[in-house]
Order: sequence, then C-alpha cells, then structure tokens
Amino acid sequence: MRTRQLKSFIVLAEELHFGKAAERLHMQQPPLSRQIKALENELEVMLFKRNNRKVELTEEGAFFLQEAKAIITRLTAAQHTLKAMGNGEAGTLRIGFVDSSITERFVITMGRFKDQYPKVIIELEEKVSVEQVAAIGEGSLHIGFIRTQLAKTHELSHINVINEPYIIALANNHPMAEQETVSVYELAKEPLIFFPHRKNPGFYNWVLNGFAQYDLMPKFGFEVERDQAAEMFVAGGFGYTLLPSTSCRMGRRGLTYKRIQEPFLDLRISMAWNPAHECPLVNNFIDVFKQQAG
Amino acid sequence: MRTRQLKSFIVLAEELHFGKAAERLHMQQPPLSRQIKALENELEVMLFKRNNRKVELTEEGAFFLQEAKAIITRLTAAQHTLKAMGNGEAGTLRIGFVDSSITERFVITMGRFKDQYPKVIIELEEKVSVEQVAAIGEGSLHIGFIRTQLAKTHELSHINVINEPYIIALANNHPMAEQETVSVYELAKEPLIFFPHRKNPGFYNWVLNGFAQYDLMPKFGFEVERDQAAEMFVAGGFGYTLLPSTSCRMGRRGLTYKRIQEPFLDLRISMAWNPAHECPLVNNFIDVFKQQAG
DNA sequence: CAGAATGATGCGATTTAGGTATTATTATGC
DNA sequence: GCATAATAATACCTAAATCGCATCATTCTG
Repeated sequence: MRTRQLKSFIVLAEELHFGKAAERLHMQQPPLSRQIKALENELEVMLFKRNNRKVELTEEGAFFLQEAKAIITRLTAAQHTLKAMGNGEAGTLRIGFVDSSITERFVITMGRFKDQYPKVIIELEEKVSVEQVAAIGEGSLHIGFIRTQLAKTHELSHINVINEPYIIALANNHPMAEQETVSVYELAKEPLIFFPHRKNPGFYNWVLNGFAQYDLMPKFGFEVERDQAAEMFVAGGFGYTLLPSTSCRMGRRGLTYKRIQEPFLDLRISMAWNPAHECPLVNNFIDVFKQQAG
Repeated sequence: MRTRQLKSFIVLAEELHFGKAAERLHMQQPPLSRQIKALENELEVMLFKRNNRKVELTEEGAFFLQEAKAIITRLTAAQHTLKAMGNGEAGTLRIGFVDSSITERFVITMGRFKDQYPKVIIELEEKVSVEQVAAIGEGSLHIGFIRTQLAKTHELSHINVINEPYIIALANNHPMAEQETVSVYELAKEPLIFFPHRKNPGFYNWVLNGFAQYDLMPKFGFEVERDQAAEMFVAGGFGYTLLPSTSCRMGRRGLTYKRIQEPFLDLRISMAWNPAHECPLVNNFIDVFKQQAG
C-alpha cells in the first residue's frame, strides 16, 4: 500500500467523481481508477459503490475514510516535526551542569532558548565534570557546563563561560572588613565556614590545594550543608566563607565581600559539546548563548 | 512512501542490523538498504547513523520510529475492522421499529445479537411503517419492524414475526368477565379506554375500521396517553381496552383478558430488509432472529 | 433514440523494486 | 600488524508496477 493511494482515496471520497478527483491529484482518470481498485483488492473490501454514473462511499469506505485521514494527518505532522528537528527547532536537548555553573546568565540563556525554540524539550542533569565529558563523548549528553579545563586538542569543542576569582564573605563588623583586600596568610588563621568533605570531595580538595600553594592549611570552623547556613554563620562572626566573585551581586545585608590579595582560586566553567555529532540543536543553543554574551 | 517501507524501518530499528532485519522481512539485504535509503531521501532526514559495521537510530529516527509504529498499528487495526465489517461482525446496524413491535422476543433478540456481535453498534429508531419502508429502500435503514403487509413481490424481503389477535382487558368484577369470549356487538356498547387520536392516527383509524367491518362504532370512554393509565381505568371498571394477545402474559392483577368472538383485529408485524443491499450485518441479524424463533 | 457523461479496460513505454554478485570498509583474532 | 570475517553499499539485470493515451461500455438526459 502506498500513501499516495490513501491520499487518492481521501480526495475521491471528497469529490465522489473520478474525473474531478484525478484532476485534483494531477493525474489522469484511468490510473486513479486502477489505484482505487488496487486499494480495494488489498483491503479485500469495496470502498465505493459505483456504477458507470454514480460514485458513493460504502459503509466500509466511510469507516476507512476516517482512518485514512487520521493516518495521513499523523504522517504529515511527523514529517513536519522531522523537518523542524533538522533545523534544530524540535527535539530534546540534554544539558549537563555542575552546581557552580548555575549563574544568572545560565538561567537567562535557558529562558531565551526556550522562547526562541518552544518545541525543543530541555533535559537538565547535574553531573560531575568527568561524567559529563564521557556522556558528551558517547552522545548521551549534548552540552555540558563543566569545571574541567579541556585541552585545546580535546575531541570536544568548548568555550569558557565563567572565569572569575573566588572571594570571601565576612561579617560587616569583622576586623578584616576594614581592609581593601585580604591575604591568604591572614585567611589561614581565620575559621573557614565550609561544607563537609563528603558533599563534594573534588571541590573540597581543590580548595585545600589552593591553600597548599602557599604551604598553608585552612582552619576549619563550622561545617554546614547549605550556602545559606554558611552565610548565617559568617554574619554571626564565626569566620569567613568562599564564593565566586559574581555571587556577591546578590549580596546579603550584614556581609562584606573582599578580594584575596594573592592569586588563589578561580572558578572556571566551560561549555563543552561534541563537534563530531553535528547537531543543529546544539548549534542553535550555542548561538543563543553567544547572543546573550554580546 | 509505502507501508512496506515503514514496516521495514520498524524492523530494522528493532534489529539494528540490515542482514537480520532483511531475514525477518523475508527479503535480501541489498533491497532493504535501498528501501531505507529511499525512505530517508523522501523524509530528507537520516534515520540511522551507520558505518559499515554499526547501525543505530538517530534522534530523528527514534522519533519517527514512534510515529511509524503508531501509524502501522492504526492501519492494521483498521484493516481488521474492515474485515470484521465484511463478516458482519462490526459496523453500525440501523433498525427501525413501530411501538407495538417491541415484544419480549424483540428485546431478547437484541440482547442475543449484542452478545454474539459485541463490536456492532445498533441504532434503533422509532418510525411509522411507511417511512421505514422508504428508508430501507434507499439504504438509510437496514431493517424495519413494520405493521404494513408487504406484497410477496415487493422489492423488500420480509418475514412475519408477530401475528396475533387483539384481545380485550376487563376489570375482574366486570359483568362480561364471566363469559368465555366477548362479541364485538357487546363491545361496542361498552366504553373503550383509548389514547387520543393525535397520538397515533394510523392505529386509531385502524381500530375504528375494525368496528366498521361490523357497521359499528366504538363507544369512547376516557382518553389517556399511556398504557399504564389505561389499565388503571379499566381496573377501576370504567370500560375495556384493546391489546395484543401476548401482552397479557405480563398481565396485571385485577384485570381479566378475553378473546373477541368474531374475527376482529390482528397485530401483524413483519421484519423487512433490502435484499439488494447484501449486507452481512443484516444477514447475521436475521440469523440470530431465526435462532431465537426455534 | 441519440448523444453526452463517466467509469473501466487494453496496450505500450517508463519507472520502480527486488535478487544476485560484488565491492568497500571496519572490527577481530592470531 | 596482517589476514580474515562481518557487514553495509553498489552494480547490474530482470520482473513487476504504474502511468498516459486511446477506446469501450454503460447509463442518464433530452
């Protein structure tokens, strides 16, 4: 059976006239007759009751008309969706991220993309960077927002999207709050309000390494699970905490933010994707992301 | 596009191997390759990512797989329904009836038919006999239960389904309740509890004719709209009413049923259908009806 | 009864689809 | 690292299907 036959059948059912239907189908009348006949043979059912002067649908024909219309409609819709997928206007975009990549810009980009490509479904997954890189390589993730610095020769393409120093938050009435900047040597003497090692070992060790560059060890104060709790303890004067510099835009009353005098730790987030996969969705997302930058 | 291509696509999507898929499709591998290629060309989309060793669905392919399955499923279901319609096991059966044709047997037959052919939809329409005959002739009604006596040479086939005399109902304590039968001459002197002329003029006049055979006129008592009301008046001793003889099977307490001495009025219901239409639904219905008779 | 309308049929040319044999490429094993 | 097996694509041929044109057959109309 051919879709053309179904289309012919639908047109003929509307016209109830072989000649006129054939005209609408840009074909001659005899092949249309044979097409319908072939369809009827295949279905083993007469779809039209016809003598040499009149054509009308049989009961079976009336039923099959509904079905044929439904089928053709669905097929046509599917073809349109496929075309949209080819343009990156439909489909599912899977994006990975690490916790610290969720910035204002990230959220705004998501919103813009959703506005511009409303038919695209975005699936967001939080994953550590190495897992994201593996997932992008094998294709189960389209795009990743990762901490890992990829080599320029890496099989994945990437661009830096965040590159900013970590700064510290202090209580307003803290003695160091008077200074312009704070030295790591001073910091090491002050209690660090931090999260427990088990929560994010990679980041935890990375901070330790930051101190270790200067042969220092942080002095640990309270361990808290959530950022908000950390800010409360800092505001209470129990020590300091670390955060990416742009996070202080949404600064809290009672806290002061200070840069660290020496080069210390930088938050570097890259957006990575697999150029080998040639996915229009990805290209569109990157475009929207870059627009947002400008 | 051919349905065969969709089926091939579905099988290949399941096997992800041209050779095995071709085997399942009872064809060779090269034509399957070409079929898929042709489908991809028509859709202007690659459905499979494949090198010479591996076959896997693209995102577009995964989407189209769902659609193709839905389409083929629907088409297959439609074909089955068409086949069932050809056997008279599916479709819509339109049956006309007149009020007095609704007997126990009628209802039981409907139930049997519905049990035996659960996929058939029965549409019942109350219509006077002449309209039913016209509707059956033009095909808008499959079967009619009519009062009209059709000639044997009539274009519609028919069988008698009810042929029974009208009898009368009387109050138990009515003087005539003692007699074996009642004469029309006696009846004409007794008030007839009847429905108003406007409710069913044909039947009303037919009853008048019954009396007119004997140069009589009924003596009209109360006019009531419903049978139940008539029975109440009869039980109250206000006169008699007419009813088909088998209706007294469901007789009411307080009422006595008497045959009429002279030939008077007979209820004759025929079941009529159009043999020219050759509808398996109709044949099946007639079969069930005849079974019920035996 | 003649003619117009209309669906079916016959026929030849073209296109399409399937089968077989072969090729090209890639993964695997020694 | 090379030979071999596996596997999808391609070439080529044959068979089938489809189309357009011409014609036929039937039926409705005046």
